Amino acid sequence: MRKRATAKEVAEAAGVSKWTVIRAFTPGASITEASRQKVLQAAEALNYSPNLLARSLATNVTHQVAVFVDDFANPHKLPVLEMLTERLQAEGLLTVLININRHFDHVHALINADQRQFDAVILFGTAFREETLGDRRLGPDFPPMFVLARDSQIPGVPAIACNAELALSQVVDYLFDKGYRRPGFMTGARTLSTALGRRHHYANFWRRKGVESVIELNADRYSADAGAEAARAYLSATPPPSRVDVLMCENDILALGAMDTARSEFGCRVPQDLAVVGFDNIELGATPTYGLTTYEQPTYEMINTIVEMITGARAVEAVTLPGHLVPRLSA
Amino acid sequence: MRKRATAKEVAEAAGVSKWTVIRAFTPGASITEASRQKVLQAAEALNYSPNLLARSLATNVTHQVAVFVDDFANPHKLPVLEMLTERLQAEGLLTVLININRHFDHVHALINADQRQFDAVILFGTAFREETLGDRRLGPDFPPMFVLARDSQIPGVPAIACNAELALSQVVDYLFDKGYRRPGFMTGARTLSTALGRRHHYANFWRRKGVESVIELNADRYSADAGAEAARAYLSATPPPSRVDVLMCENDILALGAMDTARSEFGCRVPQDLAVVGFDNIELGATPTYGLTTYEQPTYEMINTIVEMITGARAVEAVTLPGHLVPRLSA
DNA sequence: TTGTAGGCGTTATCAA
DNA sequence: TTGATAACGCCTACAA
Repeated sequence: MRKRATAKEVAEAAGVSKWTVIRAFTPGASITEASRQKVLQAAEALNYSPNLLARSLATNVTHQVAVFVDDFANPHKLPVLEMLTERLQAEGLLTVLININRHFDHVHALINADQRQFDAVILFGTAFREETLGDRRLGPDFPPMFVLARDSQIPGVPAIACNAELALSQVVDYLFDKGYRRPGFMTGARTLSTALGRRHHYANFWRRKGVESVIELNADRYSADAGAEAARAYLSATPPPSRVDVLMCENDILALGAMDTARSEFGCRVPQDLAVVGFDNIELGATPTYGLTTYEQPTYEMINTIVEMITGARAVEAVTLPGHLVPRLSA
Repeated sequence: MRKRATAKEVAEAAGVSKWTVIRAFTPGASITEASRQKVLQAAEALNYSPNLLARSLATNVTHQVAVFVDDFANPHKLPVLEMLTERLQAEGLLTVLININRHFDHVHALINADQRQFDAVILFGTAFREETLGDRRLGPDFPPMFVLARDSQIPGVPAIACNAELALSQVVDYLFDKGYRRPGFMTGARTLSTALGRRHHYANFWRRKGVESVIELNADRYSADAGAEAARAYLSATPPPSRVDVLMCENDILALGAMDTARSEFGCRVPQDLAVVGFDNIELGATPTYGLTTYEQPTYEMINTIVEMITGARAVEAVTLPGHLVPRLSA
């Protein structure tokens, strides 16, 4: 197994010192065009390119960003990952996708991110409580962290997210104008602060409209299955006259599951018997089958904001951005 | 900004040499329990952990695997990515997710993977023609490459995929037994060899059943939208009596789009007027709304096979694995 | 078991 | 502009 050519080898082949080779590969270094060409030719012949590992060790910059994800059931993650990787790559940054699960938890992943000297860590839709760290400290040498599409409970770790208060006020205004008066809300994971936040704002704005009670349904995770199950439990326990007239779900995938069950198992017409609202605007919600009314987060703006913070083009601070309502037929 | 503690600093604090520190962090190194404890205490106090970058430079092993993806429209990618990252992480390998697009092509990504010394490169659902490399060589020092869930056109790069011939024979047997006789096939991207392969086998097995003609529809990419559009074009150009009675789509997301359009825009009952079959078995296909008959690839086995090859637990060679038919109501 | 040299391939800095 | 010395933090190999 032949090894990669090194700057030293190229130097010998080109008859210069290895530092001249380095300069030929350093944009804006002072080197004559003659030496530069000599080096580039030798490099080409030896198939040389700089070893980024060694460079990172010397510069303390890896150009790698870790992205933590702990929920792969929501199809919405995929287009966001696409945008995120593309935007990062445009800045010369690669994405290390880290699957947070019970075998590989946040602490484990954070230590790893530290040891590998990632330039930044993005908690995408994930968050952990500070206590989880135990007595382990995240030193000042630690990669900067950001929370994407969630609020942050960790002091010093800014969240870049959709403005939930604005979002839910828009949703409730819309629903109220449409004439709905008996609202329900389905959460995915009961403990998540984002869930609590959305539910809280939802209930709050209904209250301002004079509607005091919001029925709460709980799915235990974020998937169509879980949404279906939660809807089934509610609908089979509640006779039609006392049912909610509009069900907002914490995200689209729950909403699709709920809508499926309501229609096929309980014969509900949507939106006449039960209106449904989601959150995220996933592709399948737009199909004529579902026609899901939903709320779209400003995904690109959020990603762009984080990337600018990572590259230093922008001050690091928590930011919430406005999204927009996507009205369709389901509500 | 304080820097990370180094082995040398820990050594001074513990009153040993830095090599002893290294040994304390090397499983199976010869070191007395006493020194070991001394070192670990000092390390704890200084919040030390080995710098993986430096280790990689010295050992030529990064424990990072690049995964190339060029199609984020198919929701099926997500559960596969979940499994893949989990399985890799279980082996101590991190996943670098690389978005192949027109701003960042295969060659670019491969050079990068080489420079960063990734332990392996997985082409997930992506492939490129060897000519794309131009005169650039992939030296023997280059990270081993694997093609996942696709066939490989590159000599020396093994494909680990579902057995397409078996899959389509099972599908056609099933459809024939159900009484269908006028088959259609919808491809996503016309140029892809996988598409050609599936279509080829599909047509082939129908021929063996005595059905000579398979109508071909073409979507220009893999998304519900594209599937809907292709279906729309076909259905509006073809009066009911001359339409196919069963439409197999190259993957589920196309199938869902096609089914939506057939039902809502052309009033087709599925499967009575038009039966639909997909490929992948994505979560939403299982909902009562779609009830999509589909074919499930042996995802876990494929992933496991690749990971074993990467870790050296298994000989490197092309492998095709059997999947299984998932019959539902749509066909 | 422990300490010592030398090397991994780059970058930073200074001298020529 | 170019060459040289030192450093990045670790590992391998060898000697004590």
